[in-house]
Amino acid sequence: MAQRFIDEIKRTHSCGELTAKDIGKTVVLFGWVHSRRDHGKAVFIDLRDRAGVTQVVFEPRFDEKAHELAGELRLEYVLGLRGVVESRGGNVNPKLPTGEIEVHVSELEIFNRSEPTPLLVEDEIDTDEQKRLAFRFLDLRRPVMQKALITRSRINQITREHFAGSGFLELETPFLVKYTPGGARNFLVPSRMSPGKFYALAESPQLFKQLFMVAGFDRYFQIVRCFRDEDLRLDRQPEFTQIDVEMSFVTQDEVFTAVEGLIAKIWKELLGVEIELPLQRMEFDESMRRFGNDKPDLRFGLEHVELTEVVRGHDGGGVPMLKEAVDAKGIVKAIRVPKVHSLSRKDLDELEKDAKGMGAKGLARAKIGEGGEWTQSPLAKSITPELRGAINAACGAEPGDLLLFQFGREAMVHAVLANLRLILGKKFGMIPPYGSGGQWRFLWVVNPPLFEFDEEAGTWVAAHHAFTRPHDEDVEYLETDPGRVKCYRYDLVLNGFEIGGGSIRLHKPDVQQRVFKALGISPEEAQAKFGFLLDALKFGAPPHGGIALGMDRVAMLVTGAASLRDVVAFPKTQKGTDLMTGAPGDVDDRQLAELHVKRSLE
RNA sequence: GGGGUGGUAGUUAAGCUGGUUAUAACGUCGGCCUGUCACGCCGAAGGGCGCGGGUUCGAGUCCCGUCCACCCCGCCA
Repeated sequence: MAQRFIDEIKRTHSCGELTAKDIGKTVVLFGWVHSRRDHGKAVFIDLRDRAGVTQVVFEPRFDEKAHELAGELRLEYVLGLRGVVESRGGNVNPKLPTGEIEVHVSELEIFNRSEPTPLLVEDEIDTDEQKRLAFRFLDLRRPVMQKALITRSRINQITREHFAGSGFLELETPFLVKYTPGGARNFLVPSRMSPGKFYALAESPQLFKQLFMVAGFDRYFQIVRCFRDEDLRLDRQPEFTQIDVEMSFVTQDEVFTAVEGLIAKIWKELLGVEIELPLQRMEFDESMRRFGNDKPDLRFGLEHVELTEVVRGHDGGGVPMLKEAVDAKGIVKAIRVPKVHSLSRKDLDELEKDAKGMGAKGLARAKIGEGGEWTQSPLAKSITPELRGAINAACGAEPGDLLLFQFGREAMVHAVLANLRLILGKKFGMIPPYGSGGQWRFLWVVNPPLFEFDEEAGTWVAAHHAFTRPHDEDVEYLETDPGRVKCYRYDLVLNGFEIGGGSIRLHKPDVQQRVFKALGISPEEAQAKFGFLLDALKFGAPPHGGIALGMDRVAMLVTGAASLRDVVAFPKTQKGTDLMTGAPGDVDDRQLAELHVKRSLE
């Protein structure tokens, strides 16, 4: 049997589009009850769909049956209705785009009723995230979430327009791949047809997109899901989406240009913001020196001050801890907190606790006195006036300022001070709020070292993937001084988030062999692990390079979302579970037997 | 693996230094209401405080353990 609405009466408008120009029209709206105001003889309902909210009114004089039924309406009931668009006269609601009009309802159908919802479908409700995730289908009804996902959809569309419009092919790569070592932990998928063997879920299409270049496709892009079995953060989900790009016969600058064009379009269309191109660039070394990491948030200062040479020049300046640090090839750095930002003893104790949580031994500090002397400092007694003066000068310290020090292993000092800088920036309110203008600080971080020294293993390891092209002028140091070799690797950073990264690839087999050698990887081992790519390089691989953008992170920043979870329709919790479906879940023994897998849990 | 924050009616929260029947708002239920848009008014139901131990005459309130969520370090580009 045909139902009156849907089958016979079709929707004419969304709930977000009716304005004064539609007055007099008979319209059909479908949507959810967003709120109700029942005055007995007049019932006002705000009807919501993804386009917006429209006030509809039920009165006996419009239709008695509809008015009677309207008394039963509750939040989140799903309705179909027909009525006439009328002016609100003197009762305009300026908060709504549709606030000039209302619909006087002559016919109503309740498609479905709703139990009281476990969370309110409203933007400003600060609901426990546990509940939001468990009832994600309701959470996703909230207008902010709908806007976020609509924005995300637009980013995908703009990406396709941008790349397809400049000669890129959208090609797909497999998710079920062979495990290759290095990088992130992979999710593993047991093979039914190959007993005892496993696929890995691709952590990125990296090797495949390079093979596309070898195959001659020249310019490739893909909006692709990637999988990494690593711990989650607010900007990390185990499955996430990359805008993956690879190009042949290009320089680093040409890769940048392709990406910058996309970034500019996204910001222009979705935020109305003109991004000035080309984007700022910074050497990796400079980023480490000034900010202690390779993804600096440039929206505020509190930069690190490098003091290692100063301290060494004074041979520790009478402070045993400083002397030990520089003698052991450690570094010394400080952050100057200007006088205007006061930190209580309690604040400092908390900061010290944070620092210790990140591997610091403590948090030495010094308050600068009127004559440049140090107070409230464990270093004050032993330090020589000469070193103290030199440090003050290096930091540009004024009376009333506070210096916070770290010294010791370089990696530790950087990690601690980089995080301390962020903590202080937030604490002092130095980070501009979303939407305040001038807050989009993009940055290319370029030319990092090809290798980093693994102190535990006592060997050089690839800082990135092992197919990154070293700078030509550094190739001669591959064997003699690996730490000095820089490479064509680049990260795109926005406001402290890494939103993209890539490299120009090594396409020459001989240099590749030398890189493997420097990494202590034998030819046999290399062949076993990356054989198919090495083979490919032998058969006329073009020079190529590319980048991958973290699409979810871009969406998060564009929408001003507080977490990646707010731009992912169905995200995982920090433990990687799905509170709505219960994934990961149990499977029965027969399924496992078929896969030749046994549980080792009790 | 480690550090931190939180878990109280359907929802969001309050509950100070442990003390009679655990508060409020929204929602829900019943009644009234023709201009509301945080509608209003009258009335009602609804939880025993994540879970398990313990201390105590007495525990949301203190202690221990545990689970879950979130933030961070490690890990991850």
